[in-house]
Amino acid sequence: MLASIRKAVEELIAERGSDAITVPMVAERAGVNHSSIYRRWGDARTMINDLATYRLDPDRGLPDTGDLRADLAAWGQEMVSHYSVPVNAALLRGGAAAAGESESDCLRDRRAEAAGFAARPGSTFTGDDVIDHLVAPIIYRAIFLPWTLPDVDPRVYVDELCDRSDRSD
Amino acid sequence: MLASIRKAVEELIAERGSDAITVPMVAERAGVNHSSIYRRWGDARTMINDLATYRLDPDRGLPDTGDLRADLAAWGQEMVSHYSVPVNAALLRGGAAAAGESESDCLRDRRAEAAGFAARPGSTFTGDDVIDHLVAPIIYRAIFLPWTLPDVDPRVYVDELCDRSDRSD
DNA sequence: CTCCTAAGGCAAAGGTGTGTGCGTTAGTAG
DNA sequence: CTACTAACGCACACACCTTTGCCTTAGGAG
Repeated sequence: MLASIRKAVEELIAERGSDAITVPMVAERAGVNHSSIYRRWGDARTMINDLATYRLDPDRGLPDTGDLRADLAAWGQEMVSHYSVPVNAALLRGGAAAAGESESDCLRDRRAEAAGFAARPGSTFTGDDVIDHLVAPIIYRAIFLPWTLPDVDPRVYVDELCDRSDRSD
Repeated sequence: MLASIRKAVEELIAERGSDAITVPMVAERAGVNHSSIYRRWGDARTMINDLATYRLDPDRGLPDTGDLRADLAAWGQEMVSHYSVPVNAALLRGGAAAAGESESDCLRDRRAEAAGFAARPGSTFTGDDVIDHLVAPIIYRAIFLPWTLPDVDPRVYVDELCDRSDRSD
């Protein structure tokens, strides 16, 4: 039951994006009555956000081996792998559409984590530098060029982030 | 008439995003009958995309002074200025939501232009490098951190793009 | 075994967006 | 001045999503 609904939501998100989903659509594909879904979640957006445990867990712990470059690369690779799954990429696009003035966007956790890396000993960069040089290229590709994402090697970005002449004060 | 509709669409896009817009909404705010809108455009998405002369014109011509760095910086600054306007940023988010497998995304022109810069004499980078180091940070901020966009100085990105040790073969 | 509760299916009602036929008006050509 | 065309408003019909009341069923407690 719940499994069939989850499957239907995943399929529809991957097919049509997270915005073009309606409750009756999910209900029909899952083989359940739409009233069951309305009772359980109230509306489509709530349902999607609830079934979307796909988001990276903010409490998952970050790599910390003492090797800053390796840790950053592992962190980047985690993002690449995560958004290589079509459902997660579609969900990210939904988050992009909802982003705006407020900072309640789906990537706030990533920004905090970037700042955390920048605060480690041996860092020659700021949190914003991590965003610009490591997060942005990955997210950009995940949203607009998803088929190029598996080819990304975060280590290249990390090396460029660490080795760049630090003219930016 | 058309001006009032355009104004209504811009306001609503800035307020609620490009996805939560319906024809009756626009009609009421513009003080016109919804049937006029349906006749003119057919549906909301077509209307928005048509009124979106907001998109950077692909035929606008690119800066070409012979100074590659200056040209790239001017090109980047053009994007920054463009997406500093809330309506254009909201439209970009709408495009992000619609992006996916197909390459019919709203940034394809930008990708082609990036490749154009990479093909100029004196270039030490590829089109993808331009995307990763110049376009991605700007677009990322435009979508998720719009309030940081006016602080961006594309020249910093351009310098880092050109000066990086070209380990990426 | 009986009762109770939770969950789901069914069906009807209400609300909203969408689409279209018809009359009216404005602007223009003859 | 008249005739024609194009654009707009009005009103209605349609379709879809949303919500709710009622019934049936499944599972556990007494």
